[in-house]
Amino acid sequence: MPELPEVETIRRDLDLSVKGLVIREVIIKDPRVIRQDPKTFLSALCGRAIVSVQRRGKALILELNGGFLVVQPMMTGQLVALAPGSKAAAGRDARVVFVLSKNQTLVYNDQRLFGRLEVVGALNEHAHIRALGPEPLEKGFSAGYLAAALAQKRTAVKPLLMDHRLVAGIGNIYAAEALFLAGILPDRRANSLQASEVKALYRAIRAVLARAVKARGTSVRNYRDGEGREGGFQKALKVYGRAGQPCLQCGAVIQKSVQSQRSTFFCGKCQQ
DNA sequence: ATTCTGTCCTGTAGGC
DNA sequence: TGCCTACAGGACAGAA
Repeated sequence: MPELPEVETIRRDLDLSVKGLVIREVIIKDPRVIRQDPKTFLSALCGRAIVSVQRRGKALILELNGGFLVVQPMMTGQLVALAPGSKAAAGRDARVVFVLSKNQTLVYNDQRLFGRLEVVGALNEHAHIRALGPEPLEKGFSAGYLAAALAQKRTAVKPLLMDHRLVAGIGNIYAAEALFLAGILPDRRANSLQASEVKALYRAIRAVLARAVKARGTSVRNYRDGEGREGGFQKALKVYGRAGQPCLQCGAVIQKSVQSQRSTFFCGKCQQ
């Protein structure tokens, strides 16, 4: 579910609400989301303080005084802080409950149970984190890097944008939106892009992610921020979820197709 | 070595 | 109302 802008929004929220608090108790309501021995998981967490809240790609990272809790929300995971005294309680989808100091509670909700939680001593011990490509909003992701990466691939460009080894944090929504902004059809072969198109795509990726972070993410369905609220970027979507509606740029009907078993949305007139 | 499928799950929306 | 099908912000093992 959450892509980079959503996870970044949660990170910012939690960095304000739970940083510095101590994990007093951890209640595993469904062990399927724990990707290691539950006993190891529990003993690595209880009594630890949350030093900072970080993000890498679509993964949320709680830095502890001795270790890191890596959370991959996948499609429907949420990490919501319940304020002390708030009436909100852990609901049906609560899979892990973290009881914190100062009467705070952090709940990991996950409808579909695809999410993964794992505690590691160092981040390079985490297989997924280790495999991640550069952060798209940081220096390591340059137009030159993108051009070089696309040039040696003959796959369709959209699934490639969603490949976290190439660049971290881009999922189905923002891949579709970036390709629209860049005027590139999702099924174009990566190595067929002209230099000018790669440049446009690079700028589009950075622009759409930055705007979505500013809007606190996209809530199409399950996504909620670190306090359980919806994001705002769904109002700014140009193609995602808009099949059959007019293109906001040219008026043509937005098309939907399936690519790599994922829905893809595009304007056949604005994108080539 | 790459690239493409199937699978992990549950809930909801829409068609009949 | 109820049943059935399609589909959902991801990632990865195994197959081709």
